[in-house]
Amino acid sequence: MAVAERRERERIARREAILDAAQRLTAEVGYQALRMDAVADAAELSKGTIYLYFANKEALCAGVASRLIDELLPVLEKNLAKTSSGLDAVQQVLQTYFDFTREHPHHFRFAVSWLSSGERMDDSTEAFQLYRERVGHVLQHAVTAIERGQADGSVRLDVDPLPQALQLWSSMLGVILINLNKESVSQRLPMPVDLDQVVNVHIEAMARALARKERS
Amino acid sequence: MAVAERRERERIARREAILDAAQRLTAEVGYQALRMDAVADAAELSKGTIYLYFANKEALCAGVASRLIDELLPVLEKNLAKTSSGLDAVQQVLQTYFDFTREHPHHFRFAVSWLSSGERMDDSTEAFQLYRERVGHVLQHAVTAIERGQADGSVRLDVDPLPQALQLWSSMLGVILINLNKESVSQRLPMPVDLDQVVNVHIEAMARALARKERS
DNA sequence: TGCCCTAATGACCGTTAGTCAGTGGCTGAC
DNA sequence: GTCAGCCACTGACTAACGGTCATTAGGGCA
Repeated sequence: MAVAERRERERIARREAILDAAQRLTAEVGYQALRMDAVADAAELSKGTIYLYFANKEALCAGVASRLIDELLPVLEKNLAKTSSGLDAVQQVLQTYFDFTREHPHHFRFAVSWLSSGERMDDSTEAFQLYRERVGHVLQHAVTAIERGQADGSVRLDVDPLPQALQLWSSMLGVILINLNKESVSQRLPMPVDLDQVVNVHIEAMARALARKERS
Repeated sequence: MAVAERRERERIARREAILDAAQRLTAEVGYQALRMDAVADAAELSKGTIYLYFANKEALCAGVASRLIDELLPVLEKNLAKTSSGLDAVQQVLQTYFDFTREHPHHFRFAVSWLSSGERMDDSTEAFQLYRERVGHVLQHAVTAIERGQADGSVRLDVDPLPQALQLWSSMLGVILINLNKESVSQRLPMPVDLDQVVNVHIEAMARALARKERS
Protein backbone atom coordinates (compact mmCIF):
# COMPACT_ATOMS: atom_id res chain seq x y z
CA MET A 1 0.00 0.00 0.00
CA ALA A 2 2.09 2.89 -1.28
CA VAL A 3 -0.96 5.12 -0.87
CA ALA A 4 -1.03 4.67 2.90
CA GLU A 5 2.65 5.56 3.14
CA ARG A 6 2.21 8.70 1.06
CA ARG A 7 -0.79 9.67 3.20
CA GLU A 8 1.33 9.25 6.33
CA ARG A 9 4.12 11.42 4.85
CA GLU A 10 1.58 14.06 3.89
CA ARG A 11 0.09 13.97 7.34
CA ILE A 12 3.48 14.55 8.95
CA ALA A 13 4.30 17.31 6.48
CA ARG A 14 1.03 19.08 7.20
CA ARG A 15 1.63 18.79 10.92
CA GLU A 16 5.06 20.36 10.44
CA ALA A 17 3.55 23.12 8.31
CA ILE A 18 1.10 23.92 11.10
CA LEU A 19 3.98 23.96 13.57
CA ASP A 20 5.95 26.25 11.25
CA ALA A 21 3.07 28.71 11.18
CA ALA A 22 2.51 28.47 14.92
CA GLN A 23 6.21 28.89 15.69
CA ARG A 24 6.44 31.96 13.46
CA LEU A 25 3.42 33.55 15.08
CA THR A 26 4.50 32.59 18.58
CA ALA A 27 7.87 34.25 18.09
CA GLU A 28 5.99 37.44 17.31
CA VAL A 29 3.26 37.51 19.90
CA GLY A 30 3.92 34.74 22.44
CA TYR A 31 1.87 31.73 23.39
CA GLN A 32 -0.83 33.48 25.33
CA ALA A 33 -1.67 35.90 22.52
CA LEU A 34 -1.46 33.17 19.89
CA ARG A 35 -4.88 32.84 18.20
CA MET A 36 -5.99 29.58 16.69
CA ASP A 37 -7.68 31.51 13.88
CA ALA A 38 -4.38 33.21 13.13
CA VAL A 39 -2.56 29.86 13.02
CA ALA A 40 -5.17 28.52 10.62
CA ASP A 41 -4.82 31.61 8.41
CA ALA A 42 -1.03 31.46 8.42
CA ALA A 43 -1.05 27.74 7.61
CA GLU A 44 -3.66 28.35 4.88
CA LEU A 45 -6.03 25.89 6.51
CA SER A 46 -9.34 26.19 8.25
CA LYS A 47 -9.47 26.24 12.01
CA GLY A 48 -11.14 22.85 12.19
CA THR A 49 -8.19 21.28 10.43
CA ILE A 50 -5.77 22.49 13.10
CA TYR A 51 -7.81 20.49 15.58
CA LEU A 52 -7.38 17.36 13.46
CA TYR A 53 -3.65 17.60 14.13
CA PHE A 54 -3.57 19.00 17.67
CA ALA A 55 -6.02 18.27 20.45
CA ASN A 56 -6.10 21.89 21.62
CA LYS A 57 -4.12 25.09 21.79
CA GLU A 58 -1.88 23.82 24.56
CA ALA A 59 -0.90 20.71 22.64
CA LEU A 60 0.01 22.92 19.69
CA CYS A 61 2.11 25.12 21.96
CA ALA A 62 3.81 22.06 23.39
CA GLY A 63 4.69 21.03 19.85
CA VAL A 64 6.36 24.39 19.27
CA ALA A 65 8.08 24.21 22.67
CA SER A 66 9.47 20.76 21.88
CA ARG A 67 11.03 22.05 18.69
CA LEU A 68 12.65 24.94 20.53
CA ILE A 69 14.06 22.96 23.41
CA ASP A 70 15.55 20.65 20.81
CA GLU A 71 17.72 23.57 19.78
CA LEU A 72 18.95 23.97 23.35
CA LEU A 73 20.37 20.48 23.87
CA PRO A 74 23.13 20.52 21.22
CA VAL A 75 24.25 24.02 22.28
CA LEU A 76 24.34 22.92 25.90
CA GLU A 77 26.37 19.85 25.05
CA LYS A 78 28.79 21.89 22.95
CA ASN A 79 29.28 24.40 25.79
CA LEU A 80 29.69 21.66 28.38
CA ALA A 81 32.42 20.04 26.32
CA LYS A 82 34.55 23.18 26.79
CA THR A 83 34.31 23.21 30.60
CA SER A 84 37.35 22.59 32.75
CA SER A 85 35.70 21.25 35.91
CA GLY A 86 32.37 20.05 37.26
CA LEU A 87 31.78 23.35 39.03
CA ASP A 88 32.53 25.15 35.78
CA ALA A 89 30.04 22.84 34.05
CA VAL A 90 27.35 23.70 36.61
CA GLN A 91 27.81 27.39 35.87
CA GLN A 92 27.78 26.67 32.15
CA VAL A 93 24.43 24.85 32.39
CA LEU A 94 22.94 27.85 34.16
CA GLN A 95 24.46 30.38 31.78
CA THR A 96 23.48 28.45 28.65
CA TYR A 97 19.91 28.04 29.83
CA PHE A 98 19.77 31.73 30.63
CA ASP A 99 21.09 32.69 27.19
CA PHE A 100 18.56 30.38 25.58
CA THR A 101 15.67 32.03 27.38
CA ARG A 102 16.91 35.41 26.19
CA GLU A 103 16.62 34.15 22.64
CA HIS A 104 13.28 32.45 23.18
CA PRO A 105 11.48 34.33 25.92
CA HIS A 106 8.08 33.06 24.85
CA HIS A 107 9.23 29.49 25.16
CA PHE A 108 10.30 30.14 28.72
CA ARG A 109 7.00 31.78 29.59
CA PHE A 110 5.20 28.76 28.23
CA ALA A 111 7.36 26.44 30.32
CA VAL A 112 6.57 28.45 33.44
CA SER A 113 2.85 28.44 32.80
CA TRP A 114 3.01 24.73 32.07
CA LEU A 115 4.85 24.03 35.30
CA SER A 116 2.54 26.23 37.31
CA SER A 117 -0.69 25.21 35.67
CA GLY A 118 -1.78 22.78 38.37
CA GLU A 119 -4.71 20.74 37.15
CA ARG A 120 -5.67 23.15 34.42
CA MET A 121 -3.51 21.91 31.62
CA ASP A 122 -4.08 18.53 30.09
CA ASP A 123 -0.61 17.43 29.12
CA SER A 124 -1.29 13.80 28.37
CA THR A 125 -0.88 14.39 24.65
CA GLU A 126 2.06 13.03 22.71
CA ALA A 127 3.52 16.51 22.16
CA PHE A 128 3.75 16.99 25.92
CA GLN A 129 5.32 13.58 26.49
CA LEU A 130 8.09 14.57 24.11
CA TYR A 131 8.54 17.98 25.71
CA ARG A 132 8.73 16.47 29.19
CA GLU A 133 11.42 14.07 28.03
CA ARG A 134 13.50 16.94 26.64
CA VAL A 135 13.24 18.91 29.87
CA GLY A 136 14.44 15.79 31.68
CA HIS A 137 17.54 15.73 29.45
CA VAL A 138 18.45 19.28 30.42
CA LEU A 139 18.04 18.45 34.10
CA GLN A 140 20.15 15.34 33.65
CA HIS A 141 23.01 17.52 32.40
CA ALA A 142 22.87 19.47 35.66
CA VAL A 143 22.95 16.28 37.72
CA THR A 144 25.89 15.00 35.71
CA ALA A 145 27.78 18.28 36.12
CA ILE A 146 27.43 18.08 39.91
CA GLU A 147 28.58 14.45 39.97
CA ARG A 148 31.52 15.34 37.76
CA GLY A 149 32.42 18.13 40.17
CA GLN A 150 32.30 15.79 43.13
CA ALA A 151 34.57 13.39 41.26
CA ASP A 152 37.10 16.06 40.26
CA GLY A 153 37.05 17.78 43.64
CA SER A 154 35.51 21.09 42.56
CA VAL A 155 32.12 20.44 44.20
CA ARG A 156 31.57 19.67 47.89
CA LEU A 157 30.68 16.09 48.69
CA ASP A 158 27.84 16.78 51.13
CA VAL A 159 25.36 17.77 48.43
CA ASP A 160 22.98 15.27 46.90
CA PRO A 161 23.20 15.68 43.11
CA LEU A 162 19.54 15.22 42.14
CA PRO A 163 17.92 17.53 44.75
CA GLN A 164 20.73 20.02 44.22
CA ALA A 165 20.18 19.97 40.45
CA LEU A 166 16.50 20.63 41.04
CA GLN A 167 17.42 23.48 43.37
CA LEU A 168 19.67 24.94 40.66
CA TRP A 169 16.99 24.54 38.04
CA SER A 170 14.10 25.95 40.03
CA SER A 171 16.04 28.87 41.49
CA MET A 172 17.37 29.72 38.03
CA LEU A 173 13.79 29.62 36.81
CA GLY A 174 12.88 32.39 39.23
CA VAL A 175 15.88 34.52 38.38
CA ILE A 176 15.17 34.18 34.66
CA LEU A 177 11.49 34.90 35.17
CA ILE A 178 12.36 38.17 36.82
CA ASN A 179 15.06 39.04 34.31
CA LEU A 180 12.81 38.30 31.35
CA ASN A 181 10.33 40.80 32.66
CA LYS A 182 12.91 43.23 33.93
CA GLU A 183 11.35 46.28 32.32
CA SER A 184 8.04 45.75 34.01
CA VAL A 185 9.50 44.37 37.24
CA SER A 186 11.83 47.30 37.78
CA GLN A 187 8.95 49.67 37.10
CA ARG A 188 6.91 47.71 39.58
CA LEU A 189 9.45 47.83 42.36
CA PRO A 190 9.82 50.94 44.45
CA MET A 191 13.65 50.88 44.37
CA PRO A 192 15.99 51.19 41.37
CA VAL A 193 17.56 47.86 40.38
CA ASP A 194 19.81 46.34 37.73
CA LEU A 195 18.28 42.97 36.99
CA ASP A 196 20.99 41.84 34.56
CA GLN A 197 23.44 42.08 37.40
CA VAL A 198 21.19 39.81 39.47
CA VAL A 199 21.71 36.93 37.04
CA ASN A 200 25.46 37.10 37.50
CA VAL A 201 25.05 37.50 41.24
CA HIS A 202 22.92 34.37 41.24
CA ILE A 203 25.29 32.21 39.22
CA GLU A 204 28.17 33.36 41.41
CA ALA A 205 26.19 32.60 44.56
CA MET A 206 25.34 29.14 43.28
CA ALA A 207 29.00 28.49 42.56
CA ARG A 208 29.95 29.59 46.09
CA ALA A 209 27.25 27.37 47.56
CA LEU A 210 28.52 24.31 45.71
CA ALA A 211 32.27 24.93 45.76
CA ARG A 212 34.33 22.53 47.80
CA LYS A 213 36.73 25.22 48.97
CA GLU A 214 36.12 28.88 49.61
CA ARG A 215 36.56 30.74 46.34
CA SER A 216 38.31 34.08 46.17
CA MET B 1 -21.93 67.98 54.21
CA ALA B 2 -22.56 64.96 56.38
CA VAL B 3 -24.20 63.28 53.40
CA ALA B 4 -21.00 63.35 51.36
CA GLU B 5 -19.10 61.79 54.24
CA ARG B 6 -21.66 59.05 54.68
CA ARG B 7 -21.55 58.41 50.93
CA GLU B 8 -17.77 58.10 51.10
CA ARG B 9 -18.01 55.66 54.03
CA GLU B 10 -20.58 53.64 52.15
CA ARG B 11 -18.43 53.61 49.07
CA ILE B 12 -15.47 52.27 51.02
CA ALA B 13 -17.65 49.72 52.79
CA ARG B 14 -19.06 48.49 49.48
CA ARG B 15 -15.57 48.22 48.04
CA GLU B 16 -14.54 46.16 51.05
CA ALA B 17 -17.63 43.98 50.68
CA ILE B 18 -16.67 43.28 47.07
CA LEU B 19 -13.15 42.45 48.17
CA ASP B 20 -14.54 40.14 50.88
CA ALA B 21 -16.53 38.26 48.29
CA ALA B 22 -13.62 38.14 45.84
CA GLN B 23 -11.18 37.00 48.52
CA ARG B 24 -13.51 34.22 49.63
CA LEU B 25 -14.00 32.99 46.09
CA THR B 26 -10.33 33.33 45.22
CA ALA B 27 -9.33 31.19 48.18
CA GLU B 28 -11.57 28.49 46.76
CA VAL B 29 -10.83 28.57 43.06
CA GLY B 30 -7.83 30.85 42.49
CA TYR B 31 -7.49 34.04 40.51
CA GLN B 32 -7.61 32.56 37.06
CA ALA B 33 -10.86 30.69 37.66
CA LEU B 34 -12.41 33.66 39.46
CA ARG B 35 -15.51 34.77 37.52
CA MET B 36 -16.69 38.34 37.68
CA ASP B 37 -20.31 37.12 37.62
CA ALA B 38 -19.57 34.95 40.63
CA VAL B 39 -18.07 37.91 42.50
CA ALA B 40 -21.16 39.98 41.68
CA ASP B 41 -23.44 37.18 42.90
CA ALA B 42 -21.46 36.66 46.08
CA ALA B 43 -21.44 40.39 46.81
CA GLU B 44 -25.16 40.60 46.00
CA LEU B 45 -24.52 43.21 43.35
CA SER B 46 -24.80 43.28 39.60
CA LYS B 47 -21.71 42.80 37.50
CA GLY B 48 -21.76 46.37 36.26
CA THR B 49 -21.43 47.61 39.83
CA ILE B 50 -18.20 45.66 40.32
CA TYR B 51 -16.76 47.66 37.45
CA LEU B 52 -17.71 50.89 39.20
CA TYR B 53 -15.31 49.94 41.98
CA PHE B 54 -12.56 48.10 40.06
CA ALA B 55 -11.34 48.92 36.56
CA ASN B 56 -11.11 45.26 35.58
CA LYS B 57 -10.58 41.77 36.90
CA GLU B 58 -6.86 42.29 37.42
CA ALA B 59 -7.39 45.38 39.53
CA LEU B 60 -9.83 43.43 41.68
CA CYS B 61 -7.28 40.63 42.07
CA ALA B 62 -4.62 43.18 42.99
CA GLY B 63 -6.96 44.42 45.70
CA VAL B 64 -7.25 40.93 47.13
CA ALA B 65 -3.49 40.42 46.80
CA SER B 66 -2.79 43.64 48.69
CA ARG B 67 -4.92 42.47 51.59
CA LEU B 68 -3.10 39.16 51.72
CA ILE B 69 0.41 40.52 51.58
CA ASP B 70 -0.61 42.81 54.42
CA GLU B 71 -0.91 39.69 56.51
CA LEU B 72 2.65 38.69 55.66
CA LEU B 73 4.42 41.80 56.92
CA PRO B 74 3.56 41.53 60.65
CA VAL B 75 4.40 37.81 60.68
CA LEU B 76 7.70 38.49 58.97
CA GLU B 77 8.55 41.22 61.43
CA LYS B 78 7.65 39.00 64.38
CA ASN B 79 9.84 36.18 63.06
CA LEU B 80 12.73 38.51 62.31
CA ALA B 81 12.67 39.81 65.88
CA LYS B 82 13.59 36.33 67.10
CA THR B 83 16.66 35.94 64.90
CA SER B 84 20.12 35.78 66.38
CA SER B 85 22.18 37.05 63.44
CA GLY B 86 21.87 38.68 60.05
CA LEU B 87 22.45 35.38 58.28
CA ASP B 88 19.76 33.82 60.44
CA ALA B 89 17.47 36.70 59.49
CA VAL B 90 18.11 36.09 55.79
CA GLN B 91 17.06 32.48 56.21
CA GLN B 92 14.04 33.55 58.21
CA VAL B 93 12.87 35.92 55.44
CA LEU B 94 13.06 33.07 52.94
CA GLN B 95 11.37 30.56 55.23
CA THR B 96 8.59 32.94 56.24
CA TYR B 97 7.86 33.86 52.66
CA PHE B 98 7.78 30.19 51.75
CA ASP B 99 5.38 29.37 54.59
CA PHE B 100 3.17 32.25 53.53
CA THR B 101 2.90 30.96 49.98
CA ARG B 102 1.93 27.56 51.32
CA GLU B 103 -0.99 29.20 53.09
CA HIS B 104 -1.93 31.40 50.17
CA PRO B 105 -0.89 29.57 47.01
CA HIS B 106 -3.31 31.52 44.85
CA HIS B 107 -1.78 34.78 45.97
CA PHE B 108 1.63 33.59 44.92
CA ARG B 109 0.38 32.46 41.53
CA PHE B 110 -1.12 35.89 41.01
CA ALA B 111 2.16 37.55 41.94
CA VAL B 112 4.02 35.38 39.44
CA SER B 113 1.59 36.09 36.65
CA TRP B 114 1.76 39.77 37.49
CA LEU B 115 5.53 39.76 37.39
CA SER B 116 5.67 37.79 34.18
CA SER B 117 2.85 39.54 32.43
CA GLY B 118 5.05 41.83 30.36
CA GLU B 119 2.93 44.51 28.74
CA ARG B 120 -0.33 42.64 29.09
CA MET B 121 -1.39 43.76 32.51
CA ASP B 122 -2.37 47.34 33.15
CA ASP B 123 -1.19 47.92 36.69
CA SER B 124 -1.52 51.65 36.84
CA THR B 125 -4.54 51.39 39.10
CA GLU B 126 -4.44 52.39 42.73
CA ALA B 127 -4.79 48.79 43.92
CA PHE B 128 -1.59 47.88 42.10
CA GLN B 129 0.30 50.88 43.45
CA LEU B 130 -0.49 49.69 46.94
CA TYR B 131 0.47 46.11 46.18
CA ARG B 132 3.77 47.20 44.67
CA GLU B 133 4.57 49.20 47.76
CA ARG B 134 3.94 46.18 49.99
CA VAL B 135 6.19 43.96 47.90
CA GLY B 136 8.86 46.62 48.27
CA HIS B 137 8.57 46.37 52.05
CA VAL B 138 9.21 42.63 51.98
CA LEU B 139 12.25 43.14 49.78
CA GLN B 140 13.49 45.84 52.11
CA HIS B 141 13.49 43.34 54.96
CA ALA B 142 15.80 41.12 52.92
CA VAL B 143 18.16 44.02 52.23
CA THR B 144 18.19 44.95 55.90
CA ALA B 145 18.89 41.36 56.94
CA ILE B 146 21.95 41.23 54.67
CA GLU B 147 23.24 44.56 55.97
CA ARG B 148 22.70 43.41 59.52
CA GLY B 149 24.69 40.25 58.74
CA GLN B 150 27.54 42.27 57.32
CA ALA B 151 27.56 44.39 60.45
CA ASP B 152 27.50 41.43 62.86
CA GLY B 153 30.02 39.39 60.86
CA SER B 154 27.74 36.56 59.78
CA VAL B 155 27.51 37.64 56.13
CA ARG B 156 30.48 38.11 53.80
CA LEU B 157 31.37 41.70 52.98
CA ASP B 158 31.85 41.29 49.22
CA VAL B 159 28.14 41.05 48.46
CA ASP B 160 26.09 44.07 47.51
CA PRO B 161 22.93 44.02 49.66
CA LEU B 162 20.34 45.21 47.12
CA PRO B 163 21.31 42.98 44.16
CA GLN B 164 21.83 40.10 46.55
CA ALA B 165 18.38 40.61 48.08
CA LEU B 166 16.90 40.57 44.60
CA GLN B 167 18.80 37.39 43.87
CA LEU B 168 17.40 35.83 47.05
CA TRP B 169 13.90 36.96 46.21
CA SER B 170 13.86 35.89 42.58
CA SER B 171 15.55 32.54 43.15
CA MET B 172 13.16 31.81 46.02
CA LEU B 173 10.32 32.69 43.65
CA GLY B 174 11.41 29.89 41.32
CA VAL B 175 11.83 27.36 44.11
CA ILE B 176 8.40 28.19 45.50
CA LEU B 177 6.82 28.11 42.06
CA ILE B 178 8.06 24.57 41.57
CA ASN B 179 7.17 23.50 45.10
CA LEU B 180 3.68 24.94 44.84
CA ASN B 181 3.06 22.82 41.81
CA LYS B 182 4.99 19.84 43.05
CA GLU B 183 2.29 17.32 42.26
CA SER B 184 2.13 18.27 38.62
CA VAL B 185 5.85 19.03 38.31
CA SER B 186 6.94 15.68 39.68
CA GLN B 187 4.48 13.96 37.36
CA ARG B 188 5.89 16.00 34.54
CA LEU B 189 9.50 15.15 35.19
CA PRO B 190 10.89 11.82 34.09
CA MET B 191 12.76 11.19 37.35
CA PRO B 192 11.36 10.76 40.88
CA VAL B 193 11.92 13.84 43.05
CA ASP B 194 11.14 15.18 46.52
CA LEU B 195 10.34 18.83 45.98
CA ASP B 196 9.88 19.67 49.65
CA GLN B 197 13.47 18.71 50.20
CA VAL B 198 14.49 21.13 47.44
CA VAL B 199 13.22 24.11 49.45
CA ASN B 200 15.49 23.22 52.36
CA VAL B 201 18.35 22.51 50.01
CA HIS B 202 17.83 25.96 48.52
CA ILE B 203 17.72 27.85 51.81
CA GLU B 204 20.82 25.97 52.97
CA ALA B 205 22.60 26.76 49.71
CA MET B 206 21.72 30.43 50.02
CA ALA B 207 23.09 30.50 53.56
CA ARG B 208 26.36 28.88 52.40
CA ALA B 209 26.63 31.38 49.55
CA LEU B 210 26.26 34.34 51.91
CA ALA B 211 28.09 33.05 54.98
CA ARG B 212 31.29 34.83 55.87
CA LYS B 213 32.98 31.66 57.01
CA GLU B 214 32.60 28.13 55.78
CA ARG B 215 29.71 26.54 57.67
CA SER B 216 29.86 23.00 58.96
C1' DT C 1 -18.92 4.74 -13.47
C1' DG C 2 -20.16 5.04 -8.98
C1' DC C 3 -19.38 4.10 -4.09
C1' DC C 4 -16.72 5.01 -0.04
C1' DC C 5 -13.48 6.89 2.93
C1' DT C 6 -10.63 10.46 4.55
C1' DA C 7 -9.30 15.21 4.87
C1' DA C 8 -10.92 19.50 5.17
C1' DT C 9 -14.27 23.10 5.88
C1' DG C 10 -16.46 27.13 8.17
C1' DA C 11 -20.65 28.34 10.30
C1' DC C 12 -21.80 27.76 14.76
C1' DC C 13 -21.61 27.24 20.00
C1' DG C 14 -20.44 28.29 24.91
C1' DT C 15 -18.01 30.94 27.96
C1' DT C 16 -16.62 35.06 29.96
C1' DA C 17 -14.62 39.90 30.41
C1' DG C 18 -16.27 44.17 29.83
C1' DT C 19 -20.05 48.05 28.30
C1' DC C 20 -23.82 51.21 28.40
C1' DA C 21 -28.52 52.96 28.01
C1' DG C 22 -31.90 52.86 31.30
C1' DT C 23 -34.01 52.94 36.26
C1' DG C 24 -35.18 54.33 40.75
C1' DG C 25 -34.50 56.43 44.98
C1' DC C 26 -32.37 59.97 47.73
C1' DT C 27 -31.23 64.89 48.08
C1' DG C 28 -31.70 69.62 48.50
C1' DA C 29 -33.49 73.86 46.39
C1' DC C 30 -37.68 76.17 46.26
C1' DG D 1 -44.51 69.24 50.18
C1' DT D 2 -42.81 68.94 45.54
C1' DC D 3 -39.86 67.89 41.99
C1' DA D 4 -35.65 68.26 39.07
C1' DG D 5 -31.33 66.32 39.11
C1' DC D 6 -27.78 63.36 40.47
C1' DC D 7 -25.76 59.07 41.35
C1' DA D 8 -25.42 54.32 42.49
C1' DC D 9 -26.92 50.54 40.42
C1' DT D 10 -28.74 47.27 36.92
C1' DG D 11 -28.66 43.46 33.54
C1' DA D 12 -29.14 42.67 28.78
C1' DC D 13 -25.87 43.10 25.39
C1' DT D 14 -21.35 42.81 22.68
C1' DA D 15 -16.90 41.10 21.37
C1' DA D 16 -13.40 37.81 21.49
C1' DC D 17 -11.88 33.37 21.35
C1' DG D 18 -11.30 28.26 22.04
C1' DG D 19 -13.39 24.47 20.46
C1' DT D 20 -17.21 21.43 17.63
C1' DC D 21 -19.65 19.09 14.07
C1' DA D 22 -22.72 18.42 10.09
C1' DT D 23 -21.47 18.86 5.52
C1' DT D 24 -18.56 18.81 1.34
C1' DA D 25 -14.75 17.69 -1.94
C1' DG D 26 -12.02 14.54 -4.18
C1' DG D 27 -8.91 10.69 -4.70
C1' DG D 28 -8.83 5.58 -4.78
C1' DC D 29 -10.67 1.12 -5.63
C1' DA D 30 -14.05 -2.45 -7.44
